[in-house]
Amino acid sequence: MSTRCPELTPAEFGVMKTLWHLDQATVAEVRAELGRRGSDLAYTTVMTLLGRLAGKQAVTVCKAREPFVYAPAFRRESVLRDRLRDFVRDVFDGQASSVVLSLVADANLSADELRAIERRIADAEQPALADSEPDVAARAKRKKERK
Amino acid sequence: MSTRCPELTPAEFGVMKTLWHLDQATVAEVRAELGRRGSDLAYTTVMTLLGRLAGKQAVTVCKAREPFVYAPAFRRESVLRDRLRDFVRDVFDGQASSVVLSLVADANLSADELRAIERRIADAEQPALADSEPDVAARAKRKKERK
DNA sequence: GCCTGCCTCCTACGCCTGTAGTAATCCTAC
DNA sequence: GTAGGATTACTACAGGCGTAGGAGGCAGGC
Repeated sequence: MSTRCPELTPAEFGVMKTLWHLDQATVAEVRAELGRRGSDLAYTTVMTLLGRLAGKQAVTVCKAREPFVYAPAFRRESVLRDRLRDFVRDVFDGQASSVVLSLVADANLSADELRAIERRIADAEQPALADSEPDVAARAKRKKERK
Repeated sequence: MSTRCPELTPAEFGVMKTLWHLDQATVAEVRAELGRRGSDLAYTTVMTLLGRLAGKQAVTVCKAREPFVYAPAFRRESVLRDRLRDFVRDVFDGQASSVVLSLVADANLSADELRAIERRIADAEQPALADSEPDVAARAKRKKERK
């Protein structure tokens, strides 16, 4: 079981995002992708950030031949999930429902997105009402095994 | 027309949270409340943080008589909303629906909370029943108004 | 063979942050 | 009226972070 991704500073996180996008990349490729995203940094700055990420084992480095190839050491989804958990704990005192309510009220979600959310909520409600509704089986079929 | 709350460091945000809880407070009161929350800081450290918050105008200081009384300059709800927006933009690339889906799947929300969320989604799907602006056109226009 | 250019390593530096000490001042109780 | 506790203002300092320069190595063109 891989340990949790270490804390990342904003600049480091930006580099991680490009690595997730590119899957793996050299310094120059990361730098180019960052530039495309509107963040122009010196070559050596990108090196420093990748070096720091490697130092905290957030990325792996393949030094088989130069230029080195960097790759993320953690899956994007799990890092995002951890950061979301921390955010909810630190800023919203763990009140996840407040976050959801605020997002639904504030963000512009498409009808499709809203329906997807409703389905997910229906799934989440299943365990609670497991033994009442007769059409439980039908809804349970939609349920993807999670966690 | 209050401007947006300035950026707050984690330690500053902790102080803001106690101020929202206490409504207004002296240094000693903030320090005691922080201690109750498991953060024991020297009196002067709390002073420094409150001074910095005052410097960036996140709190107001009443110097009418000593000890000074500090009060938040921004409503908790709006600060939390802004921070949530930033978080969704920076970490989730603006995909609010991903955040909601992740939260619903990951957090343990009570049945009551789930139902409250469903109601809110129903509101979002039926703009005419929205609580604040009954004007349908205004709701449709909110898309542009993002900054 | 040497120049040019990409690449890595090491070093740096100024700012921000968390944490706190010291000095000066003021109120109050003895 | 003086000692002592409370309170504020000023100063400090170490570590983290964003950003980057310079030295030196290797590889290919001329």
